[in-house]
Amino acid sequence: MARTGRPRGFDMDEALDQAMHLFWEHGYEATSLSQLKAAMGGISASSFFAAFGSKEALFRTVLDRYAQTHGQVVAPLHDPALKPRDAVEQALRGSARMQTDPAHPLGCFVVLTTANSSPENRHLQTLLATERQRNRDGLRACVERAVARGDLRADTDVTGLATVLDGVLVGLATQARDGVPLSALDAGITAALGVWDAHAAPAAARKRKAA
Amino acid sequence: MARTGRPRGFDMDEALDQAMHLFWEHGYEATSLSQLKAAMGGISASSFFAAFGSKEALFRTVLDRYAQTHGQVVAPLHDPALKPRDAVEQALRGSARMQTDPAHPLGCFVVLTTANSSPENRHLQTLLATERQRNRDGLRACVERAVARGDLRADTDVTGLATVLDGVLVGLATQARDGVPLSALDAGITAALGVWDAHAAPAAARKRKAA
DNA sequence: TTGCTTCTGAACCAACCGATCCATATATTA
DNA sequence: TAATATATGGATCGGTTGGTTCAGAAGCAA
Repeated sequence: MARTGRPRGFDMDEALDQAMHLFWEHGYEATSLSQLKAAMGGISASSFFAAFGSKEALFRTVLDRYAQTHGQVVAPLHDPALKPRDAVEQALRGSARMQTDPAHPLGCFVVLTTANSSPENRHLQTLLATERQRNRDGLRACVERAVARGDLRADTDVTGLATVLDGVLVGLATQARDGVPLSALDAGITAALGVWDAHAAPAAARKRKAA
Repeated sequence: MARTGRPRGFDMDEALDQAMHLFWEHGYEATSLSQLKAAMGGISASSFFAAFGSKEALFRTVLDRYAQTHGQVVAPLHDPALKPRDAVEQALRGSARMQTDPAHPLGCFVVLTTANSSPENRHLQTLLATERQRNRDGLRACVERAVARGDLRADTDVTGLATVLDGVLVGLATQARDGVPLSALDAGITAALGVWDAHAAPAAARKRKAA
């Protein structure tokens, strides 16, 4: 079922990637239509409008794309098949590696693109805030699951542990953007996981729970 | 020596506070001159430029003001008279309390106001990045000093510990803005300080060092 | 070739951006 | 009162913003 009509004059995938990079680096509002058009193969305004609907619609498309690709680094948080500590470590290390990858702008799209915006774009701000809340909930769920499994002691401060891990996770965005090298971020993550291990239940308790 | 000439028709202090709140909440670029003028007592454009020089000059003035007031919460990091761990704890808890204070916008001015901006304002971005680096250096200095004093074990991973504390510190900005309550942030800080304590040297070693 | 679809370039819109100029108003100092 | 110094209101600058419309060219299937 080949599509009829004149084929698109630009590469859609590449255009979306370029748009993503612009939003990623400069944020939603600071990225102008002309920048987007220029970066997307120099397409015209009408092509832009026909293909994407509006600047905001493009942003939502790009956000989806990000979530399906780079954003997958936090997917382990929502995978109940993983051991909680492994899920957390994978999410943190994966985020650090992704956010310092020179192949694209530094830091995290979800944290940075609407960090500041005008009141008329509050709905976009809350859209990304919701996304961050998902990670926060995922981290907390991991900690709770670890306590339930007996991996962590029953008296573990769930809120405290989940909040540190979330702080480190969202902190990565600013640190990466500021040029903190991946090696330092990894060392920080190792230190943060030390908090987890400090609350680890003795093997005996874990066995007891498993039985 | 009273100043000659027609007196200002608006309260300078209050105007600067209002401008700070606008920048704080919406960021540098997303805050327009008309918003600023309206918030600063409905002053005219000429009054604005006569009093502050330009939007950017106003921003720098406001940034100084912030550093001298709210920003003082991180001053302990640079106070060698404090015990390193106390300095870190005071800075973290003070930041959390300040950033969740409903008397002004949530989060941290230094982290949020230029989180995203156009290329032509890169110098402002780097200005704030320098400020963040100061905190990063301060945290590292605290950790190094603690090792030198014998408070922390000699084999402590200085980079890892400093990075995790910095991550928590800059992470506060996003967490506070997302509405994470102060109680949770405080619990997170307690947990983060657990990393420090896990590297604490036994009292015997500390005494040996002091002798 | 005939339809049909989609893309393209150019022109256009009202609104807003930060910034500047000038004439006027209001205060202190001599 | 005269001289001086500063602040004010209002008009206005050129440029850019995001968003839209339209006539026509370009490609594909039948």
